[in-house]
Amino acid sequence: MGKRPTTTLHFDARAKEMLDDLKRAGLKLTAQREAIVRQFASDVSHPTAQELYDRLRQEFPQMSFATVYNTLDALAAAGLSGTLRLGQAARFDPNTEPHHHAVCESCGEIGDVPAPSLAPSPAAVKQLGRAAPGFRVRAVERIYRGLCAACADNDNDAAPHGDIS
Amino acid sequence: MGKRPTTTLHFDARAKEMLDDLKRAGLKLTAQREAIVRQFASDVSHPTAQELYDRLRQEFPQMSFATVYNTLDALAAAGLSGTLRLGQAARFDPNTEPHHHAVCESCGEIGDVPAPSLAPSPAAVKQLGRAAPGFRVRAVERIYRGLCAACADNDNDAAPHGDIS
DNA sequence: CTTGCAATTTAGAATGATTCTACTTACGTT
DNA sequence: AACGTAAGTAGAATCATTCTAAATTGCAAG
Repeated sequence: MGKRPTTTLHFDARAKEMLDDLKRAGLKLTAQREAIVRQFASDVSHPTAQELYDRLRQEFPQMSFATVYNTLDALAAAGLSGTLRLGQAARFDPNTEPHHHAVCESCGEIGDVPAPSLAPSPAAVKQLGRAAPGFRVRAVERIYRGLCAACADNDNDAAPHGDIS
Repeated sequence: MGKRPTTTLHFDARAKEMLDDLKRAGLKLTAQREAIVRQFASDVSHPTAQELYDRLRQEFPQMSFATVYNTLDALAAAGLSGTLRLGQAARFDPNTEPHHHAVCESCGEIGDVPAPSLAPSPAAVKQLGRAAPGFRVRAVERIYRGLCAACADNDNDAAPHGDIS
């Protein structure tokens, strides 16, 4: 009943990195943090704290909600997690590569869209300069809103050649 | 003690438009809605529901919080208000022209950045196509993160020529 | 102009997200 | 092994939002 080869057999490398980085940042290595980081490190679904907690609770029934928040805060402070605000609940993102997000307006699915950089383009800086003179841009975040492939297909099925009434 | 010439003397034209649009959408014209719309229509500060409520309560102590939400929902449904998610609380935006937002990471100020359109650029579509094939983009929302002019100035004052230690 | 009803408002309860508190536990150093 | 302190725990507190049931009212019809 020790390590169980359930989901990620090979002990996710990214999780190890994160734990090392936390340690390097002067934080203590605890069983809870290890569990949270393992659960989070390769999660592509942009989970909420609640979602992570629910999954974790199955393995560690004694884990506190506050610990999940504290650990996610620590990860964010260490630059190991990003935060997404789309609804009331914050969503966490272990992807530290520069990227944007695509949100399906039908099913809510959130996808990562890799970007070479979040630095503002010259054109963007120009436009900003007109609207907010003196504003010093650090990064530009984008949200692509639309329909994911699956939902777009459903739409087509429902109305293959325009509206049928 | 009827109409008081306090803030907006001339009975904001945008407010009238909004009320007309609500009526046109089949909604009833109530005193509360008029009050809320007047308060909201030309508000450039991206207020939260709480902030609007607090201001409205001074004039209309009997107004319910739920009414503020209901009215903002109605405005949003009618396309007369946008919603911004930057923190836990939703922020409402009466500006219906296509625009992005610039957020100061120091003081939290939010500015509008007019844009010709929210339609995705060909380059963006291409990038998206690689990351999420089949995704049908409708609009691209941008958040410029950085320092507003005032906060950038303060930074300069604090460390005029690099760090002094 | 009155009547009636459905839409709206209201106060407060309920729900969900997040933070805080006071106390206990245990990591990592000596 | 002992200690100091960071971290964990349960649960209360707080903020944002939605819901509910009852009272009110805009406005369409007569």
